[in-house]
Amino acid sequence: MKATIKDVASLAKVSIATVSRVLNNQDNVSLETKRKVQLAMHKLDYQPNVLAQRFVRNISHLIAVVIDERGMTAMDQFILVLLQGVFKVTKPRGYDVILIPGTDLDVNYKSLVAMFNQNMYDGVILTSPTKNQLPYLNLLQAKVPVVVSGRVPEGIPISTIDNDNVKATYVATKYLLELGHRRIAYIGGPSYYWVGEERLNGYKKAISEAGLTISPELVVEDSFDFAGGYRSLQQLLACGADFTAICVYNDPMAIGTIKGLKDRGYKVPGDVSVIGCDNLPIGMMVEPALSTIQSNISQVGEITAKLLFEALEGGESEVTHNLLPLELVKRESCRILA
Amino acid sequence: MKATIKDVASLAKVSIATVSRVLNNQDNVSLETKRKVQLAMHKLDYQPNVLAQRFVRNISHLIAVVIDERGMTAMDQFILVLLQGVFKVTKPRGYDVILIPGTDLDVNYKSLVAMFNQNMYDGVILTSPTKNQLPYLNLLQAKVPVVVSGRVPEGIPISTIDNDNVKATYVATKYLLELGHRRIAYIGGPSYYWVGEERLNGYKKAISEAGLTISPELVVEDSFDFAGGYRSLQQLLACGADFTAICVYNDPMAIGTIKGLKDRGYKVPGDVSVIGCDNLPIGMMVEPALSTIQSNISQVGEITAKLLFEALEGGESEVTHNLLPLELVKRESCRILA
DNA sequence: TTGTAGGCGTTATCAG
DNA sequence: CTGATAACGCCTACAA
Repeated sequence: MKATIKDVASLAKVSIATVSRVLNNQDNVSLETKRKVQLAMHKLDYQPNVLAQRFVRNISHLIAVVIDERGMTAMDQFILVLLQGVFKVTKPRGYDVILIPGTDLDVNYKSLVAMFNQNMYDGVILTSPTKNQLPYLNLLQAKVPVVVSGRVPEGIPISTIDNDNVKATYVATKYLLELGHRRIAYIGGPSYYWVGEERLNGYKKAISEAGLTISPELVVEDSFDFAGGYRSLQQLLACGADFTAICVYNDPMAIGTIKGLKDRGYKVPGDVSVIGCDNLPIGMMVEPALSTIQSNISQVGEITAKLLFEALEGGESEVTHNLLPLELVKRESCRILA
Repeated sequence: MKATIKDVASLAKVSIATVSRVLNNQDNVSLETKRKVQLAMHKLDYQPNVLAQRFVRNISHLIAVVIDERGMTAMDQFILVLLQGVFKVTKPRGYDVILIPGTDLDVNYKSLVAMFNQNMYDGVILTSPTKNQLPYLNLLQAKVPVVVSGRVPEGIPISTIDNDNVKATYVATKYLLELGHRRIAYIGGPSYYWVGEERLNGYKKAISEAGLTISPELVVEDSFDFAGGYRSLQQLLACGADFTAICVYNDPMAIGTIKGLKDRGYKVPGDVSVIGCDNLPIGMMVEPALSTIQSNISQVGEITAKLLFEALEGGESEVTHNLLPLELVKRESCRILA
């Protein structure tokens, strides 16, 4: 049988209260007894039962991270990078991370609340920025500590952290404009998601500010993967669109776009320039186009977790909406190989 | 304050024992009292405190999944797909999954054992197939229920599940041979990992069986990502290697390889044929070569979890080493777009 | 600085 | 079929 606090106490000839004190290294224990206890713990190979600790403290020491189908899709798998950031914060604090696969937050928020009420986790990080208010309201009403990595509907008092998606495509498009391009197309991800909408807005903003009009036939959207990029390009060409450059939602799509262009005999860059926004801090681009905007997902994860702990520890914490700056990384065609 | 089993008992005018019985739907409760209790639970919005349940049952209801740097790398991120399979098994059983980021199992196995002794998890799935015996021995000695997704050193009595990696490259290479190729190169991932070694062996086996000799200058290895594939090709050419086809470790590498070939002016396929093994059940290939071997990682995850539960529930369970069959998927160059 | 004792919410073992 | 009641391992006033 595994040694308990009692065994340690009797071996060290002290009370269990004293053992508990050194276990949680409180300072009201004499050095001598402390040593005695530690010796006993060592001899018995004593390991505190965290299940008991969690029970008596009423703290699960578990952080839930909800990942939707976007996160589970290997194609746009920012979630792993996000988790790296989360771990950086949770691990030192003795918290573990449980993953909640939820294909649809709208459907599953009830079980999220139930899980919280059963003490299955202490706080939750959402990565499924649904535009529906109801899930958030229910979470709030149940007083579930929650932070969102992404965006949240207007008027919902929940802290969020996200990349500055508007700026991403804004900067990218502006870069193309500065190079002299005037007919710039945009290939976007699904505008069902915030990200998709925001990145589209960044493109529009840059175009408008340049005094140009936004041609509807130059703007298409599709799924945020390779195939989506390829299809989008076909769609652009099918409508007889005329452009010298394309701003693309993300890297996988950009790769598809470039492939499509080449299949049609275009030179890239040359006939057409392509710029993509990159979700990951690695060189995934097969055909780096002009340059790429890099977002720091890992940092998003880190800050998300930090905010959650503030809410956990500090009780009432301020609601903040953080936009992380983006890095504009210019890549040469062979930079990847350096 | 949250309602407890006591509140329910007093409202329903029964003992807490009875409430506990209906909670765990035992059959020794009269229908009438059962209804009374359920009504009370409903009225109080009672949710059992799982922390108390876990404590008294001495079961954490948590499965740990250890992911090493390979899993954390977005490039070869089979881990998400693996987890999908794991969830399929854990969720219905009321288990949650905690992620243990471990860059090096050799270093961290001690904390794994400690965590187990503290009841932080009930069983662990390893995805870091180190060739070092010690970590496994320590886990076994501590009687930690463990299943490995991958391979395990000779003589270690731990159940494993993996794809048939030898067969993967064997089939791929054989396919190239059947097409008439005689000078076939191999670009592999790091042979530090089992997978790397096994896939290399599959290639060798096919070449040997065809009565050909394995030319060392036709075999190179590098990191299992895009850049690794690109570098490998450079290395092949630098040595003046002469080949008409290449068998590549995985998709990201294959993409790099193809890019390298094209940069040098080769037609692919045409001058050189490339075949890659795919870790994921999605079309990630930018330039699908001849065909690709697809491995069912999600199924690996599912079976891994099932085996773990057998060990958990059934006590002593048989040690098995399962090799999952691979699908040979022939892809046309435009299949992705279909 | 230390010990005593009560309590956390459930489960499980007895009697009845 | 139901009810007391003793665990489970640890924490924390409160007392000494």
